[in-house]
Amino acid sequence: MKLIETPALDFDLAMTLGSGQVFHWEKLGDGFLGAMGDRPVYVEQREDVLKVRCGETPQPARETRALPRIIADYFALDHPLAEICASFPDDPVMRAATKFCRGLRIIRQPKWECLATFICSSMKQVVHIFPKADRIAGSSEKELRKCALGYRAKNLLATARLVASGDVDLEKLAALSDVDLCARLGELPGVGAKVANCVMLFAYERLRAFPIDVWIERVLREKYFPRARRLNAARLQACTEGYFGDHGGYSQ
DNA sequence: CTCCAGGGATGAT
DNA sequence: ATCATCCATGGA
Repeated sequence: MKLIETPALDFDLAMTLGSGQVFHWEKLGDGFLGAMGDRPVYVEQREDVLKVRCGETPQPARETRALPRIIADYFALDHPLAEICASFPDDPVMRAATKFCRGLRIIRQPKWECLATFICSSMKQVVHIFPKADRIAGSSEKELRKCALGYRAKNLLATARLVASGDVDLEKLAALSDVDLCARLGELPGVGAKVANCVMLFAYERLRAFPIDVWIERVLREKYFPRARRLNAARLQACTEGYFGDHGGYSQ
């Protein structure tokens, strides 16, 4: 168990982990218990420093980066937060939100983990370290339903099999444009516009991606399009992407 | 007990 | 194209 300290400027760990972009971190003592990839981690923040205890990965030596680098990468400490916030549209809602969310970063999640958890995203808080796609793929719908996945079991299983078989290569999709990536993700069972945008934002670093869930939709309609009737989901998506721009995901 | 939760797929207008 | 319904499960 390695203990390290690493600087983390302009970062709020609790805000970041509590923002709904990632599900498996649990509050423990003064910090959080979770995992970065398949590496178990406990992390707590002391002002501008992260104190991190890392366990080993099950299959050692595949990871060649140094620990501080892994941490900085996972929490996206290199994102130029001040610049990003300065690029937001200047309106009352965004000013309030930006102030409230200071230090919130869009982290870099492993692709399969992010995809799988957002397919299951109406099931909160059950997952710790998510099984690999091939473990899910080798399962059965019946076994998955025992995990209280409900009807989502079918979608998770079908998507896991596409990923585990190599029919879909999540890593290679990173080379695609935003539009193409969204389309390809949308072909996966259980992945519609909302989940596709979450995965784009949280696992493919597409900071324009703007996931619209029911709550965000309510906020948008109330604060930005108060009297707009005839504004369907696709239309709303287009409007927001235009308005919030290159860092739409951070705005969201 | 009733309601509904951070959606998506499907079949009906 | 756009809309309504169903889908399991669990917590408030």
